[in-house]
Amino acid sequence: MRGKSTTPRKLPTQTRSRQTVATILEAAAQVLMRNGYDRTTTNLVAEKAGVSIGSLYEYFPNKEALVAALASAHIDELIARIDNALQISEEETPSSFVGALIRAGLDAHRVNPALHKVLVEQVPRIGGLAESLDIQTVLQQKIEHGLHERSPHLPPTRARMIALVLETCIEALTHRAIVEKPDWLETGEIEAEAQLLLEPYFQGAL
Amino acid sequence: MRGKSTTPRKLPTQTRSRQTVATILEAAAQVLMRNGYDRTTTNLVAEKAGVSIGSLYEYFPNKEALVAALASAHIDELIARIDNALQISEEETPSSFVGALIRAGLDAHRVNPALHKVLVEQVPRIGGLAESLDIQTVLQQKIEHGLHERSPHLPPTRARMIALVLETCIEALTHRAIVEKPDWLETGEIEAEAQLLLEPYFQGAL
DNA sequence: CAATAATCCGAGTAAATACTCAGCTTCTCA
DNA sequence: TGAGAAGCTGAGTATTTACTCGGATTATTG
Repeated sequence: MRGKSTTPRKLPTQTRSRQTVATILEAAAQVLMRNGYDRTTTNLVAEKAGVSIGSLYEYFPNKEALVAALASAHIDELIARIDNALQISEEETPSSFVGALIRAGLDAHRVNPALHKVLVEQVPRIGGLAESLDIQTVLQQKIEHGLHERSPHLPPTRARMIALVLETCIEALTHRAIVEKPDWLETGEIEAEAQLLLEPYFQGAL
Repeated sequence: MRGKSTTPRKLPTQTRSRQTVATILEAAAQVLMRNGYDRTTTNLVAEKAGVSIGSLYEYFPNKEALVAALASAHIDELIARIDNALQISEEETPSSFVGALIRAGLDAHRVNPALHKVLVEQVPRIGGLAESLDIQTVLQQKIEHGLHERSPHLPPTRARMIALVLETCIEALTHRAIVEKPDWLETGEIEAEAQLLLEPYFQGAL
C-alpha cells in the first residue's frame, strides 16, 4: 500500500460540522498557498481555522486526505470552466476552433492560480492524485474528440498527436506567461501569439 | 535568511576524501531518483554510499547542500550539451535553425532524465536553486541571441517573444513526450512534429 | 619516527510534526 | 426532557530525521 487512504473518516451531518469542514478546507488552502506542502502542518491548519487539531482529524484521516479534498474541488471547477469555454463557440471554422481551445486553456488558469501552482508542483507525488490532477489528459481528450467530430477521416493516431501538440503548447504557453508576464493574460498578447503559432499547424495537419 | 547555506563545510584535499565525496554524490542521486526529495534521508544516503553519516556532514553542511551540489553538476552538463547542439549546425536556413533548436532541447533531456525530473519537480523550492535550474531562461537567451544575429532588424520585443514561444514549446513537447511515449524520442516522431509546428511560425514571424 | 593534520565513525540528541484518545459540550428526536 | 448521538477539545504520544561530537584511524610532513 503506497498511498494512504483519502476517504473521509466521518461524514459531517449537522450544519455545524459542515461549516467546520468548510472552514478547515479554506484554512488549508490559505496555508498551502502561503507555505507550500511541506511547511503546511495539520496543527497550523487547525489553528488558522480556529478549530482544534482533533476536529480536523475527525473528518480527514490524514494530511494527504486534506489536500486531496482541496485538489478534488479545484479540479472540478477547472473542468467546468474548460467545458464552458469549449461549448460557447461551436462554430466550425478551424480558426475559431483553435481560438476556443486557447481560451479554454487560459480560462482554466484563471481559477485560483496560486493554489493551482502548489497543487501541480508539489502534490503530484501524492498517490492517486497525480492522474486526476492531470488536466492535460482531460483537455487533450476533449480536443481529440472534437477533432474526430470535425474530421472523421483523420487517422486516430494522427488525431491523438495533433491533440497532444495543441494541448501541450497551449498549456505551456499559458503557464509560462503567468510566471513570466502575468499582464500578457489580460492584454491578450499570449492569446494572439498562440493563435499565430497553432492555426497554421492545425490547418496543415488536417 | 530563507535558505540555508549550501557552501561546503570543508574541502576534500586528499584523494581518499575526494573519492568519498564522489561516492556520496552518486548515492545521493540514486536515492533521490528512487525515493524523491522528501523520502531521501541523509542517513540513507550515507548508508547507501557505505560511509558514516558523520562523513557526509563533514563535507555537506546540510541536506540541501547535498542536493544543490548534485543539481549544479547536472546543470553544467545540460548547458554544455545545449551549446554543443547549437554550435554544430551553423548553417543559415531557417529550417536548419529550428531543427538545431529542437535537437538541442531533445539532447538536453537525454542527460539523466530521472534525476532531472526529481530536480525540476521537487527541488525548486530550495532557495537559490530555482533560478539556476531554470534551463528555460538559458536556452531562451541563446535563441534570442541567435535571432538577433540572423535578423538584426527584428524589434527586440518581438525577438524575445519568438524566443519564448520557441523555447516553451520545444521544452514542453519534449517533456511531454518523455512522460507519455519515451519511444518518440528515439523514432524522431516528436522531432518531426515539432519542426512541422515551429518552422511555419518561425518563417512567418521573421 | 613523532607530531600534526585530515578523515572517518556512529551512537546519541533535539526538534518537528502527524496523529490519538479520553472526556467534555452541543445537538437531535422520540 | 433526557438519553444517546454527533461534534469538539488539546495535552500528550510516537515516530521520523537532520545534525552533533568526542574519539578512533589513517595520511602527511619536517
